[in-house]
Amino acid sequence: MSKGINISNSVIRRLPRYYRFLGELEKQNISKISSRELSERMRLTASQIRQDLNCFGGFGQQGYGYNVSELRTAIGHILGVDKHRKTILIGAGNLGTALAVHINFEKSGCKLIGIFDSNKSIIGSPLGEHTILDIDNLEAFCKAEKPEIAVLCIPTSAAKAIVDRLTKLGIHSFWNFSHFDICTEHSDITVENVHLGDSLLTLSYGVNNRNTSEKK
Amino acid sequence: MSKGINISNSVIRRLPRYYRFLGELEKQNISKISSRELSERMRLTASQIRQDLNCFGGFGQQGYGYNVSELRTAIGHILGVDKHRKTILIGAGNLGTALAVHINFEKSGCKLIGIFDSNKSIIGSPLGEHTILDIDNLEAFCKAEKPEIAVLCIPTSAAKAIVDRLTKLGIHSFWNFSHFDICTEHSDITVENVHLGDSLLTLSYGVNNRNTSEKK
DNA sequence: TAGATTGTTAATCGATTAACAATC
DNA sequence: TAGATTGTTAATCGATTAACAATC
Repeated sequence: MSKGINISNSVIRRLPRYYRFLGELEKQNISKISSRELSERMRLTASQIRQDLNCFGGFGQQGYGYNVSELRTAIGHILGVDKHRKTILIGAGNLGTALAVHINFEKSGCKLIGIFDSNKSIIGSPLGEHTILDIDNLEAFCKAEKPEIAVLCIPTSAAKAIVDRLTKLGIHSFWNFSHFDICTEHSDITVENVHLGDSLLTLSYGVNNRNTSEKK
Repeated sequence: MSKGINISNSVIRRLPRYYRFLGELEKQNISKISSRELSERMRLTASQIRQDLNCFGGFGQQGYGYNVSELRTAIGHILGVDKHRKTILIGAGNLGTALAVHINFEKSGCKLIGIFDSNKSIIGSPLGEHTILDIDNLEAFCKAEKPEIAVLCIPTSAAKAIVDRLTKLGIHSFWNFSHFDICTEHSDITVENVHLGDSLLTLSYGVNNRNTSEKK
């Protein structure tokens, strides 16, 4: 897929944003775009766009630009949106519930196959198309279904133990909403941390030092 | 507060993580730490820690290290945790509800003073310590209360109009959970985007290219 | 063909790491 | 004092930007 061996993290983190903008363009029936036009819409340089895309191959055509839907499909493929990785959600509290309902896992290459909680009073309740399962059945479920990805919506205090259990069950990929820093405890693991607390503090810094801090 | 004029974004984004780790150390009654010890726990280099901290001043003592609670307090102050910036939440759907309940705004220098929605069937309902307010009353409320920060938990389609309304009401800081890219439309604005969809896609890339992609 | 725009190489810029003198 | 560890300068590394030849 990729031309070179090592794609930098900076490039990877821009890919979903390209994918999103190309989706918007497609909706607006714009079929062709140049790196310069796209750079103006996305507020980055045309050079960077061309460099980024060329990590993965030549998607453009000299003198013309890029075909929007072709490029979007290609980036989607690089991101793995056409996969169906079995995914489980641990923790059906407020945040877990919001993600279960709000996130389109299928569009991101994931298939949500189970939701677990330890709270007896909600086990068995429906959540979206699912029924909340007992965390005590985690081992049996995973041995049968072999999920690859876990979404962690659990308190920091519970995180370490759950991650240990999940890694033993062959899960090596985590979308982590707890404050626990998985990467400091485990290696050979793919982690995407969403530290909402850190994010709000970053905003707070920006507000108090008002220098238009923005994260693309 | 800061020594130089321009603190890089890379440094700023690490501050909340330092703050978090120092909080953990404090809980464990560790009163003193060296940059080397901290670097091992946080999986970064001691050089980087010293460089980062020295953007804001000399918090350490040669031959000794850093006083944990002093340093934590100092970073907290830099981040503005002791402020009480008036904050409103727009959108009380699943995600908005989760944030209202789950996030400790006070600990991040923000004070949640109002929650708004356009859905008549939930307006008036309680949410945490608040009552969901009618978005039609946004102007009157803001003129009276003068909030500074808005948390956006609204659909992408509604985002542009809401941001326009809010900027007119003097709100220039946004914690944005919608897919709308505020920074491409407005300037003179402080934005922290939490694009959950982008985050999941980044994880998907990591899973499909399994190279221990991690975000510190 | 002429004009436009890519793919790619080279130059610049910034961030991280290493080294070490200052000093507790 | 000797040992430890910071604060800070210098060296390295990587990412971004600029430039331009290739080519549609």
